[in-house]
Amino acid sequence: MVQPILVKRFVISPILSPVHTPSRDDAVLHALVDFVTSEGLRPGDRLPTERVLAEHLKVSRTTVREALTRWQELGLVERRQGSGTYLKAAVTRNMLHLPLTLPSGNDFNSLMHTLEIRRGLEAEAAVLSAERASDADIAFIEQKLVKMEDAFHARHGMSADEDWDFHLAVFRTSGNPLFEQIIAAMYEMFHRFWEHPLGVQDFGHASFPYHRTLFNAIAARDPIGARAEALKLIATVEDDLKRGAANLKKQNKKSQE
Amino acid sequence: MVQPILVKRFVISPILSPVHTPSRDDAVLHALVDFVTSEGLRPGDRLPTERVLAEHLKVSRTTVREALTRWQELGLVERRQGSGTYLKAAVTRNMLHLPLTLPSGNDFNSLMHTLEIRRGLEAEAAVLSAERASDADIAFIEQKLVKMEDAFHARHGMSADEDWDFHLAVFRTSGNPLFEQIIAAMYEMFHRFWEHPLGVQDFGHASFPYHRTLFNAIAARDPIGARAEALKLIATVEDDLKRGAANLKKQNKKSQE
DNA sequence: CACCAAAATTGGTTGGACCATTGTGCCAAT
DNA sequence: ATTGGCACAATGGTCCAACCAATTTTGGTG
Repeated sequence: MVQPILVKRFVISPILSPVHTPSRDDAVLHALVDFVTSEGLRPGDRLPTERVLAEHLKVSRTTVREALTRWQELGLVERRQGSGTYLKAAVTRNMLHLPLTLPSGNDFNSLMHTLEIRRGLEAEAAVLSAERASDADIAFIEQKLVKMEDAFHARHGMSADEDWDFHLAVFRTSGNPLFEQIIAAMYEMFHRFWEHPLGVQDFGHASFPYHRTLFNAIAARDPIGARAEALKLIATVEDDLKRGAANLKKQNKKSQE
Repeated sequence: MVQPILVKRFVISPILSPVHTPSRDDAVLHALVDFVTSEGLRPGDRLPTERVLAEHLKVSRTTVREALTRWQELGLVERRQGSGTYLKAAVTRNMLHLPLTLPSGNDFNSLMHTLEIRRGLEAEAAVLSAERASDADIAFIEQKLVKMEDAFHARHGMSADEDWDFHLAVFRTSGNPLFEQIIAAMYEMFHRFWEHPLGVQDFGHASFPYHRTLFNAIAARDPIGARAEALKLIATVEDDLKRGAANLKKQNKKSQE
């Protein structure tokens, strides 16, 4: 069986007590998970120093560092020389760590890849939201929608925060927390290398009307309609991306002349 | 967390070096990327030993190990004690990494959540595969399909390895590496707590025929049909899960009496 | 109290040593 | 000539002790 990219299994182990199992750094991470949860540490809090951890766990500092390096790579922890190691995200047992990798993050195809994932997931989330939305959910989504529309008219353009809040409300209504997590990662990937939409001034503008039509479908408990509107919304973003890519190609051509 | 959609006025071009901290292990990874590309190393190939790398790069072996640990955590590399360090995925400059941590549990709802994600993504992957499959892709998928069917008939039941290989072939044909990465995580999350499908003896059995119908749709370059078959396939897994949950509930009831 | 320099703290790096696992090749028995 | 097993080398994993570099704390001085 082909193993997933990365899966770590967190099991119960004594808190900050000597480790004995093979693969020491795994054991260190297990113990660290339990320590964090038992101490109730939250993002921003400081972890014990490497030397303290090494002493308590009866392993060398090298092993502790190797374990912390892995957590750092997963974005769970941040290290500041001279200061300490700080928790960067919530850590609990039974969490699945999945590092996503795009072979070449800044070309047109890779950006389109993130949209293909969003296309599949946002459509599905819209379906589930339409099926499961309570009256309170619908009221909440509408509130976010109105806020977004107000911001749009005030600024004559899409406002990223309010836009995201609206989508977030839809994802949460779906009742499946994975949608929010994964789509947020796609969103982040997309904008990491495209913070500046290649010459597309009114980026996202075309998606505006579909926010309300999506809401209407959800409010009407119409899964099929919700799916259709979600797809239309994503399609406008794909169009923006294609226009940006075209602009870029034109610029390159011009600069060559 | 989430970056704005709007145009940012002050954007640092990724081309200009963003003054990354002059940290050694980062430099080691950059050098390794160059080495891998210049040598044309491919997944499965062996990297130089840690000692050799340390000597050539003029850094300590500890630093090399820290860098390799990070690549290992990203799934780019696999280390085998006594054997060596092996490339596990394509490595290029401009790779984009994003760690994603997902909540997971062993309850019925959490398992169903993973299937909801798969429903959205597998359907989309099937569509893209049907749109983009080359003749070689189709031959490759069919080869995996036949292997799976042979294993099925030989063992009178689904074989997880061959089943996964088939789906993997479909995902890869989609041309989007994110499908494989995300769905693999869902697959793992699903089976982590459900290695023994709760009393469902013929788990996965019902999904068998839809593998070939899915293949037929892809081979016919029929995206709509491929989507439909992928959805049917996932639906059978959802049914199995529901049956398992029902069995479990029954057992609990019986044990209480 | 405000400010600054020295000292302590903490993560980052180094070199060397040894352990555990794996791969290789030699050699003897068949 | 083939095979089986065993010694040995190669390689990643762990440990230790020391030092470097950045940061924080401390304590004294104006």
